[in-house]
Amino acid sequence: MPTINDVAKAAGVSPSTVSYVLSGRRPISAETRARVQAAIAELGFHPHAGARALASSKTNVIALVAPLRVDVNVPVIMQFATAVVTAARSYNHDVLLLTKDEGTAGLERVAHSTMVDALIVMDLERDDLRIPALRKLKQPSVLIGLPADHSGIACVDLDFGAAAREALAHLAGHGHRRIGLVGPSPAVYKRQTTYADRFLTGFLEASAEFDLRTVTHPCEPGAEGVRSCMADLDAELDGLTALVVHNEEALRPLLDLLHATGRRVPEDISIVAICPRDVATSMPINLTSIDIPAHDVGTLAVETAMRLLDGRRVEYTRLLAPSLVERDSCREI
Amino acid sequence: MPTINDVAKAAGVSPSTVSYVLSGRRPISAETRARVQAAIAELGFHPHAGARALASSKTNVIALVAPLRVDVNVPVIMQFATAVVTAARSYNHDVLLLTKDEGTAGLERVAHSTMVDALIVMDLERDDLRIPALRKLKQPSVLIGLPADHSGIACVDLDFGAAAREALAHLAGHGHRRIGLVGPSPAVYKRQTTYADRFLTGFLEASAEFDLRTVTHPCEPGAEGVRSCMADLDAELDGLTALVVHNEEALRPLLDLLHATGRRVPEDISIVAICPRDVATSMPINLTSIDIPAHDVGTLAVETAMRLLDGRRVEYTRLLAPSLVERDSCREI
DNA sequence: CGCGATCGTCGAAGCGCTTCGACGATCGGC
DNA sequence: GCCGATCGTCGAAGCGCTTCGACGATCGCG
Repeated sequence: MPTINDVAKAAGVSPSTVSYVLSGRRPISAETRARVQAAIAELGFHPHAGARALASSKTNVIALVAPLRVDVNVPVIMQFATAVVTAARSYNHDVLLLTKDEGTAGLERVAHSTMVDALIVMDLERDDLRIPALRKLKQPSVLIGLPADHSGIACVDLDFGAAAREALAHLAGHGHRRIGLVGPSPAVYKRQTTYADRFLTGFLEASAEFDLRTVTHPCEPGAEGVRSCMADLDAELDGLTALVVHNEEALRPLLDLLHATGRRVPEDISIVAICPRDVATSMPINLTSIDIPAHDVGTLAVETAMRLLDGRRVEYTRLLAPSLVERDSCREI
Repeated sequence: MPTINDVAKAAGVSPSTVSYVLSGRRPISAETRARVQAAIAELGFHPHAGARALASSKTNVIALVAPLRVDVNVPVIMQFATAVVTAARSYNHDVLLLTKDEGTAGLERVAHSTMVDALIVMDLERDDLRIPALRKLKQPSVLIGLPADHSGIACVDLDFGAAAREALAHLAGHGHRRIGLVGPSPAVYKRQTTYADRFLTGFLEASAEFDLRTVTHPCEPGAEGVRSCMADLDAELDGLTALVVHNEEALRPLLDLLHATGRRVPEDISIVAICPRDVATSMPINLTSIDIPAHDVGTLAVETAMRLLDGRRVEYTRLLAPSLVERDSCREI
């Protein structure tokens, strides 16, 4: 592996000049620059990342902390990760992947040992222990989610409250007045994952605003969970004409159940789902849905991190507006 | 951030002694070690990763190149990634996540700039352009998959040939003689992803060995793809009593189709699926399946990389034996 | 009891890069 | 035609760590 000294010799300049050609931090004459670049190309020189990090205190790496349990929400997480990696590359950064399992220790490890310039953390809980830890780090962090006390930390997410409102607005606009919410699994509520609460709150507020009769229930995974959730909803409010489903895993068994019990979608019951587009369109019936804009959120998270890194101003709380796409699962009544 | 010098002063020793305490590469007396460790703890010292990498030419980071397109096979990829990150951590390594999209350039970038000690590459194609590039790197690599010319590169994967044989052996053992293969989508074959071929070859060989009448067909995604695949299979061989399904996405619509056309599973038609366990058990009927042992493969890939890194011998081709789990989708005829 | 081996520690060199201050050369303004 | 800026380049220091050779002290063995 050639070093910057080799390049310097080959080009007949000093190492610092090579460095300035690379970084552009000082003016270099066109001829010198050309000679240096030729030498770089010829020798196949690549700066040593560690040496660079040591000298400049920049790693050009950001950490992504993802919930790598293998159960729920896998496609959404994957979309976030893809967006983050792609966006990071576009800013000439790489991504170090950490699991949520490592908890606080993992964050501190990579931050204290100066492996990363910034951290992006997903799947926050309401009173996430990692927040105080993040505050103490010298590296900036960006959260995907909106925990309770996020003062001073940048947060990016879908506006789940507005999403709930929009779902109900759509259904109310189609004449529905009795609506059930099939919520995330109780495990999600128990973890206090923040989006569940925000959605629920938005749902209840919008119910009042639009003067709707609504009923809400978490929904365990699997066919049995869906069955009992529907039974609960029906028991607590009869004459349901629409469902809002905020639970990807439940969608499929829910549709099966409705089909099996002779409730046609949308003739007998309308559905608005909150899920990624491709999930909505891979069901037996194309679902009217509010997209979880994982790509936009991930990209925005990286952009925010980059702004933070070069000291530019950022909005500390960015909630992306939801957008509902009409498909075939809602009808006018 | 305290440095190793600060620790050395606090403990009243030289920096090199601190380093030896940390690395254990030279004997240090118990008292000295204790004093150094106390100083480390008190100051909250964490070695600077860049400095370490520079001095030792080891980064303790491995690259994971994953296909981060958002379409197929997402859960399996996630399982691989999870296994790799977890296993890497257990060897005190971190994981840098690269997308397949970056291709050869991405590999070379991280390798030449000494960001990683080794690379793990998934989703290999038959004549993958990345193979020659990997050969030129000074860092070792481990492939998850089995491309055509993999001489001198470590490969780890499920033995898909054996998996096909096992699926057919199971069905033949239950008296089935007319069997169809619902294969991966044509896109997978076109990309020449290696597992598709290996499975198909194993399938055909085992057909002959067990003297079966079999017919095979790729299967486009979606309900329509499944319909036309089944139509083709039925047309080419009537009296099918069993299906082998090597296509996760197709499973669900396939079961729907069979149900809709009045073919009961397993009464009228038996099924063996090749898919992750949780997919097999989240269908309306629990499927007899051969697991894709993503966790084992990922872990083994990391272990192999670690052996390579410290110069130990490795088996260059490790194909994991498939294991079939009987559930409710096959019956004796 | 003497001598080589081992133990425990230190000092210094160096890993490959960035960056700061310095310095000659060129430039524009008066 | 002189002076202060600006341009383009260099040299050296230093980032924080590992590792090699050296060296006194201790040990085991004959």
